[in-house]
Amino acid sequence: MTKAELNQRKGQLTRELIVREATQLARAQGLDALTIGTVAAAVKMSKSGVFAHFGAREDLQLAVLEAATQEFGQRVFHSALKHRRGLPRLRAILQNMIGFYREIAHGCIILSAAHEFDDRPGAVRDAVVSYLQRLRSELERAVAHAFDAGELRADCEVEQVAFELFGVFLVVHHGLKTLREASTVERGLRAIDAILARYTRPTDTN
Amino acid sequence: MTKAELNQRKGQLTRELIVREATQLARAQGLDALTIGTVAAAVKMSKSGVFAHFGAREDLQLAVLEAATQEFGQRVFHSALKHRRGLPRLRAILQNMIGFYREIAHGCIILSAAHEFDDRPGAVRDAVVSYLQRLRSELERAVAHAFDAGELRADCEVEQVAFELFGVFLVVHHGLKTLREASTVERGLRAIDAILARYTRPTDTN
Amino acid sequence: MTKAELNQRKGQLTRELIVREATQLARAQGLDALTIGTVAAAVKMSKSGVFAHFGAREDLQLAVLEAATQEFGQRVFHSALKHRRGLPRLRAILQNMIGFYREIAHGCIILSAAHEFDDRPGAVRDAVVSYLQRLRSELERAVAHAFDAGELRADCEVEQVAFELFGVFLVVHHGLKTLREASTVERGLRAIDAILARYTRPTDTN
Amino acid sequence: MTKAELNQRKGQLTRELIVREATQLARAQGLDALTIGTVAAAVKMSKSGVFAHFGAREDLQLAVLEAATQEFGQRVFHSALKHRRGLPRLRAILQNMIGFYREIAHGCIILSAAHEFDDRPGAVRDAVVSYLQRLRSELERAVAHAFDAGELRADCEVEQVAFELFGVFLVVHHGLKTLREASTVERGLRAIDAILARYTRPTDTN
DNA sequence: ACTCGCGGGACCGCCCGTTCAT
DNA sequence: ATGAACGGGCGGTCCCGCGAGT
Repeated sequence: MTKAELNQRKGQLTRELIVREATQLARAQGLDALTIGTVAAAVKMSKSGVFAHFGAREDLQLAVLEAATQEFGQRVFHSALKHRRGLPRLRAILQNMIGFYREIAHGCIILSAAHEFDDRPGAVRDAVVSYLQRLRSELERAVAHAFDAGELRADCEVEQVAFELFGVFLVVHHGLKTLREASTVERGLRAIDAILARYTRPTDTN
Repeated sequence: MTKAELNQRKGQLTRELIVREATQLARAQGLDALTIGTVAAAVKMSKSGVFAHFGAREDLQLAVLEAATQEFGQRVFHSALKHRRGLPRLRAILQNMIGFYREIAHGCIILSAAHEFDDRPGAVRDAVVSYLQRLRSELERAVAHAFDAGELRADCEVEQVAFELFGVFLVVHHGLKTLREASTVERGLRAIDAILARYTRPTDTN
Repeated sequence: MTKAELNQRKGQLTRELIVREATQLARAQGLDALTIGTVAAAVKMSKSGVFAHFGAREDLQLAVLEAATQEFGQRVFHSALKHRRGLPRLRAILQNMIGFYREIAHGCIILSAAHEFDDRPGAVRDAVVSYLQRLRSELERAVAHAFDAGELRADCEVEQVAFELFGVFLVVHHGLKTLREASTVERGLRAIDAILARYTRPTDTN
Repeated sequence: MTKAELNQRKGQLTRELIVREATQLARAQGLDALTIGTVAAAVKMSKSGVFAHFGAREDLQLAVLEAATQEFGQRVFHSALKHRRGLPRLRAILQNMIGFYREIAHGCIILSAAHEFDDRPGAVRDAVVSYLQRLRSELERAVAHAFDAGELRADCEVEQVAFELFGVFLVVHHGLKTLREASTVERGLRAIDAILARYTRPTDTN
């Protein structure tokens, strides 16, 4: 029926609005500060109205987490696809990451959630880990492309390079969001250069 | 007076016991899972008994934070003093860090707190930032010693090296506590080698 | 909408029930013995159920205060409107006051609150003072009617007469509720007569 | 023993200090705001130190109540003894009352307690009632002296006069402490005049 | 099917009066 | 006269479920 469809459509929209607003909140205060009441107030609905869309607080958290992950993937990985496979795309990803971290108001929800939930087994932790692994494997893939293209030294290991680059993700986020040091962006870029310089073939110019 | 002294002593001991137990809890579930009731149950005291020792929940959190920082300093930096200044001590610090992270049951309280409180202004956040800065400046000092001893390349910048090494702290902790990947320790050690190799004088054997 | 209306109606009813019950409690033990828990027990609801209707303990107290004031106004002033303006109505008010004080179980909430809060600045004190001033100005109005009708001596001052009559309010309440002397009603009536006799025109018989 | 005596003496002094400080507090916030902790803080002692002097919070309240009553008796009744029995002394008492009420910082502890405890059976209420009755009988005595001296009309009843005068006590205190109207003192004096004028023999000049 | 208001129950940080050993 | 500890209670907030409306 048209009526039912319309209702569903409206519900969908409301749900998205809620997630959007909740994401803001989560960024500002962490995932487990996402109380039903707070979110309800933020979207100016009744608590039960919010609640009904998710069935449980945990599902709300999961929805926010997923939205945050999607945004990150979009801004950092997807938008780097326009660069050529290999080093260019890898560099783009790393720079996107720094740019993203610099722009977002408060902090990365996924990294925050990783700490908040790293010892609280449950659906949220599972999701966080899975998202982070996906993230890292995306990074590994980009490194692998460079390796396959012969842009990296033959003796280097793809996972190790990704591991070290991931460390830059973390230390940049830390410097920006926790320590709030202005030098962080600059240092992050130089750290990327240092790592890539070490692993690229000496003949390369890049 | 013996009496008064004994009483004070007893209070001190109890307080330490509480902090110790609370530290366990905080490691397992984060600093703001430290509720008075939970801690009281853990030490098998009444809530008011616990509360009386701190006066406010926040002070309990601060006490735990400080204790955790002290332990970290002890295990990672202080116990590296037995090595010669310069590269040996720097290596010891980095290895201690990895060893410490591998041993502690759940995770680093300071790093967790950094995320939990990075957007909640207040005494806790201030303390966290101050501790982290101290930690990083200790690291810089160790790098500086190596630099002053001529063990590092003349063109490298101390703060940048410390920044990159700090990234290893973060990614190792992340790998161990969030992702729980067995390869983390190995990769961490190799990352350290890679960074140091890049910055030490080519003539060095280290 | 019928639905929303019904729900709202139900909430309204519950709220009124709570206020009614709380009024009893406040009369018996004073306004600041109105704890959420006590009231909840009295109406056999959960604390949060009660709390939700008011948002803060202070608002509950204000609601009770207002209800008490309304009842007082109804019983003492409004029900005297059926008498002719001037002395008859004034006498009715004073007698209603005595009758009201004699009937209510424990005491006048407003007068109690006046003492409980006379040095605790805040919304409650403000409300109490405002209600008391309204009460006194009602009394003044009744006196003024008598004065305007020429029933009082030309040299008497309306505010002064009301002031003295208000003293009778207080001493009657005091005698009934604190001292619990049976003679209070009788003495109160005679005090009223004495005051009015002094201020009415000598030619009057009243 | 001298030592024991000294200790007792010292204890007595401390107790008095506590009562003095507690009286201030009680005047400002009412008798049942007298918590052990608050009083202890005010006299800069430990809670148990304060507690030990009274054995129960209620006894502290009783002590404060008695002290307040004594002071009232002193300032209002005793210091009126220097006037001649009869109307002069009675007037002195009434004026002392107004003066006392005007001077004390916050309000009369006894009157406050009367409201706070008028429906809480127990030692405090009993004491309050007893003190108030004593106060009123003192007032009656002063009226009786005037009556016996032939200064009052033969047809007036001593208790009734005292009752009405007591109403002035109440309304003056009310005007000063609750309503905080500057006109109160003036109106109180005029009310006294009005009452006495009505009851004194017409031949009297006073 | 979706949304809502009401209400419950658990728990929070905090503070109370009190006891006990010293 | 003290400090440690207790049990109980405070106001307040949480997440969640029920029942009823559109």
